This record gives sequence, C-alpha cells and structure tokens, in this order.
Amino acid sequence: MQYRPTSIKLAVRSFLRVYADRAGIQQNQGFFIMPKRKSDTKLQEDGEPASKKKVTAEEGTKVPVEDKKVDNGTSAETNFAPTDKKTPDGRSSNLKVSAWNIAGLRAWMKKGCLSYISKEDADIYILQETKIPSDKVPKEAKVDGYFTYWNDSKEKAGYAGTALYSKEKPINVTFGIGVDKHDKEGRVITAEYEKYYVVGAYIPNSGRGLVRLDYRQEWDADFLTFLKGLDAKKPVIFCGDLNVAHQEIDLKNPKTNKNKTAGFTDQERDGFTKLLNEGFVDSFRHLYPDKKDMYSYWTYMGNCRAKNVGWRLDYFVLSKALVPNLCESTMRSNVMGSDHCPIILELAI
Amino acid sequence: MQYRPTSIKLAVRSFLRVYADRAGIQQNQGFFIMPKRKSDTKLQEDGEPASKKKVTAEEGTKVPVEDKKVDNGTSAETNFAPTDKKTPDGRSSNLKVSAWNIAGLRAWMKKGCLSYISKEDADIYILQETKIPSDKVPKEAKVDGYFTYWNDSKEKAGYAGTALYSKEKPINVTFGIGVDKHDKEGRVITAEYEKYYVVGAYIPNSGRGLVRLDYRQEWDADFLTFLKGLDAKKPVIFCGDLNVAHQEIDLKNPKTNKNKTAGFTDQERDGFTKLLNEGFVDSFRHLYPDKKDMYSYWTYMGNCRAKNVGWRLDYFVLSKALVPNLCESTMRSNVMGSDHCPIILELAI
DNA sequence: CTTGCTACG
DNA sequence: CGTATCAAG
Repeated sequence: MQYRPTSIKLAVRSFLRVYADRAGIQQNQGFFIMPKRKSDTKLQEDGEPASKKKVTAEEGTKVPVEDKKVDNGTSAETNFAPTDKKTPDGRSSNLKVSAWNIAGLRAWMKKGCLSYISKEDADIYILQETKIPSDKVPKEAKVDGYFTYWNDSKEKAGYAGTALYSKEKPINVTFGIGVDKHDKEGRVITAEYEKYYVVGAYIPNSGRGLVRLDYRQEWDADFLTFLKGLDAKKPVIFCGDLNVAHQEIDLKNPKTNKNKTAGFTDQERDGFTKLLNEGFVDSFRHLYPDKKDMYSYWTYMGNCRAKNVGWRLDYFVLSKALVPNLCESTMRSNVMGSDHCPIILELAI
Repeated sequence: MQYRPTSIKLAVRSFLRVYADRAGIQQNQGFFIMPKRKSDTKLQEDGEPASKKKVTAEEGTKVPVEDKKVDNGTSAETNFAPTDKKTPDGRSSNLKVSAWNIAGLRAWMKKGCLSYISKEDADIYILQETKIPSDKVPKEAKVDGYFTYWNDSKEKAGYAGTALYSKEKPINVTFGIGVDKHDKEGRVITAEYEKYYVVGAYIPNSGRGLVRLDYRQEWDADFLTFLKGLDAKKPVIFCGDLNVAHQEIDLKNPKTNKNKTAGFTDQERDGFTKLLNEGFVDSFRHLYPDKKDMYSYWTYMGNCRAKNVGWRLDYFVLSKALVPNLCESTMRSNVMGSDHCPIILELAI
C-alpha cells in the first residue's frame, strides 16, 4: 500500500498530540526523544516509528512523591473546614472563595464532583472550562443555596466558558471585560459585592506552537486595564486559570518548557509581572514565598499528576488593599475530577 | 438570553439523532411523537420540549421475548459446533463462513470479541464496518491461523471498511468492484477459491432522509454487474451487511419504516429482488421461508435488541449452483459486541 | 490523556 | 445509542 497523505498527517498529529503538551520537546536523536532507561521499557521488535514509546520532558522526570489518595471532593485527607490561620493582625477567616478549572461540566458532574460544592462549603465558586452552552446547563448544576451565573462561548459550543456561584446575591454581575474581541468565549464573570469585586476568569491559552501568543498579549493588556478600572472603585479578588506559571518555582520543568510551551513564555510571565506591578498580589506566593512542588495543573498525559509533574496555573490575585485580610490561599491538590485541582482563598473581611 | 441559531440547530439535530434512526417517525401532536402509555412514564414537570421523552416506532412496540443472555462470542447457549443439518442429498457441512458488521474494530476488540473468531472456528470471516485504516490494524486482530485482508475508506478515516479472514490462502483477493466511484470506501473484498468466490460487502446505507438513496441505486446496479461477472466464471458466495430488509417479514416494523427509513424503501428492496432474479438465492429465506422475528440488526437506541425490534440486513446470497450444497444459514442472535450479530453459512462443498 | 463536537449509522 | 474523527488543552 502506498503512503497516503492522510496517514502521514495523522501520524504527525498523533505525535504532537501525545508528546508536545506542556512538555517541551527534548532534542535527542534528531526529531524524536529517546526514552529514559527504564526497567520495564522493552526494545522495539518491529519497524514502528520511534515516536511511539517516547517520553516527554514531563514524563521523563521521576519525582518521588508519597502516593496520594484519589477523591471527588470527598477526601478524608482533605480538611475542608475553615482554616485556623489568621490575618497578620489576628482576625479569623469569614469568607471562602474557591476556583476550579473543571475541564467540562458534564464530565465533571458524572464523576460526582458536584459534591465538592457542599463539601468545601465556600461562599463563592468560580468554575472555568465549563464547556457548555448556558442554555444547556443541567438544573442540578444550579446548586441549592447559591445564585449561579453562567458565561459561555458564543461561537464555539462546548469551548471554554465560566460559572460563578454565590451564597450571597451579588450587587451586580457582569460578563466579559467590555471589549468585544475578548468577550466571545465566555471567559470572565465579575460579581460586585459591598466591599469588593470578585473576577473569575479563564485566561486564553497561547496554544500549541504558541499560535495564540500574540492574541494572549493583547488580552493581557486589555484585561489589566479592566482590572485597574475595577480596582479604582473597590478592592478586587481576581481568580481562576490564568494560564501562566509565573516563575521557575511554579512548574516542575522550567528548563524544558521555557519559551516553548504555552504558559511559560517570557511574554506570558511578563504579563503577570506587570499585573503585580500595578498593585496586585499573588496571594499564594505572598504567603509561601519559597514553597516548591505546589501545583494546580497536571497534564493528563504520562501520569504526570501521580508524579506531581505539574504547573501552578490557578491563582487568587488580590488588590494590595486586601492583603491585610488574607488568612489562607492554597491548592486542594488531592481533589480529583479534572486536570486542574481546586484552589481556595480565605479572607477576614 | 437570546435564541442563538446554533442552539436551534443543535436541538433539531439532537432530535433527529435520537428519534429518527430506522424508526419511522409517527405523526402525532404535530411534529413530535407522544409516548405510548407506559406505567413508568412520568409526566413532564417543567417546560422542556416534548421531544425529550418521546418514543420511536421501534421503541413503542412491545414484544414479549424471553430474556436473552448476553455474551461476546462465548455464550454457553450458542452452539458453535458444525451443524448437524445436511444438504438435501444428505451431505454434511465442510465449509463454514461467518459475516459480522462489527461497528468499529477497536471497540469490538476491547469488548473481547476477538474470541468469537476461535469460538466459531469458521473457515472464512467477513467483517464489515471495521472503521479503521488498514495501516492501523492492531497485529492481534490478524488472528493466527488465518490469512487476513483489509480494505479501508480512502478518504474518510474511521469510516466503513471491511476485512476478510481465511484459513486457506485464497487463489486471489481483490478489493472493490472495479468502478472508481464505488471503490473509495473500502466496502468490498473478494476472495477466489478453487470452486467459488466469496464476496464480502458492506453495502452503502441510504442515509438519514434517504440522502444517499440515488447513489445506492447506482451502486446496486454496478454491483449486480460485478456479481454476474463473477458468477459467469464460478459460483459466488456473497455476504455481509446488505443494508436492506427484503420483505415485511424481514423487519419488526414494516409499516412505519416503509419508504421512510434507509433499508426499507421500494428502491432498495427492488434492488435485492433484481439480484435474486439474476440467479441468486437468499440462503436464509430459502431454508426458512416463513420464519419470523429473525433479525441481524437492532438499533442501539431504545433497547431494541432486548425487545427484538430488529431488521434482517445481513445475508448470505448464493449463486443458484450452490443451493444443493446448502446445509445451514442462520443468525447468531445472542452473540453481542455490535448493533449487528454475526451470521453464519454452512456448506457441503 | 481527556472533553466535547461532529458525521454517520 | 454508540463508534470514530476532530479541535483544543
């Protein structure tokens, strides 16, 4: 049989799909990567292309991590109770916010993840990548005791999308950032409360081959303008999947991913730095300046989560004015249900 | 929120997908079908469109059928041994052929259906709807003890496709029927043996809304020419998913499907009649002229298989010259693994 | 690897 | 209802 163009196209695509995801291709043996020596790695017997059994930069890094129990928001090991930690001036948390990139509401619900909502008992939830048109959201997703708000992708059904759940009814809720070209993918929901704004966002991924990095930079600029506009009125809690690992400490494999993989280019990192320079604070890093191996995302590929080969892509970014109110900001690393884990913020307001 | 065109399109598509498949839409309440009264049918509580809980012509017909045990080719209830039945002149079977539309080789293998091959122990297998490019067929599918031949769709990957397994090496194997416009979808494999040809085929479905009925008629004409050409040289065993139920006895719901659903239009049925008029014989119907409720296909929808609401779409069609050799032609109705069941033919050659 | 969409049956 | 593709991450 002849080599048909489709076969070649498929093979290349398959390679890219499996081996180029947040991985940073290692250069070795020309284009393909040789597998790390591994006791259970059998040699090829036949003529299959070497790509088949190769490993990514992520997979290749062995990280001795204590086995983590899996759960769907009901882990016995996760303490969902309000934190004991207090503000610097000794006040206890009275506001909990949770943000989770759920990678598809319908699949997430099938896994029983809705139980996370009651288990965590946060005052506000931000869900990203709901991947569902607003008019198709099942009513069970509109959990009792919460006002829920849904934003969706206007053109591509089943793409991106965000939701906001709030125990208290916000004074006002807006969708998007008021810039048409950025408001077609349902990426932002803003809820206004008496003393603050909560901005839940799913920041655009720069894509394979960084095809959308230019757009991302436009987004970052316009989004910063939006945030500063809010911050001029009331303090802001900005959270969600920001699709950037800020510093080398924020991902397992900085070397191999730097300026290669979406989420760890200088442009994206600088965008985040710029945000911090405008009076905002990365709450987790503020509390834990040197804490390593804390991630909120692990690619599904190559068993990266079990090996804790991850990225910190999800953040609570606070207006400086809110830093004195900060009790806790951390990751629910062992809550399963998506390639991201939920993150939580606790404030004394 | 406004009704967006995509939502409407999706809703209509969803309706068609679930409720129009080999069903024959019943006219009632305007466009939608009211459910048959059913003890467990709850009334609508909310404003959902009535389509959601409707039943098809297939589903609405309750058929009291003894429960059938499910298996993957390893049923204790199915006797795979060579038949006791003999030819009219008393000769025993010494050739077994099996044909099965497997609806996707990869899924079929995952269900463990490869075990059917050894269990049935046929001399020749024809698989249809392999849905796999020939160069992606896993080597385990190329079962030991058989020569295997693979035909695939040249343009649409993962569509249609056929395979032929043979214990004995055929004198010659050809793909397609020698007409370019019909040979792009991998639908036909012909194996030549000393005394006969075996033609395995997956005849084109006329499609939802009969969009491909015209093409189907061109196919039927050209295919008949092809078969007659072979028959002029040696007797032919023609088998597979012929995508037609010939007479009313060949499907559960002839009334509701007649001239509405692909597989039971006058054009398709006449095509089959024409074939029989050219010196070919429907081996099953020849042996069992009045046997009802014998089907080889049941839509996955509405639990039709459990209710035996099916169609006889799979056939062994023989050159008249082979009728004296016929011992058995029947369906393996309780072999699971696809929306079709395997059919088998036993000859004394 | 996983989700959701689409085409097709 | 179910399989396989595709785009996206």
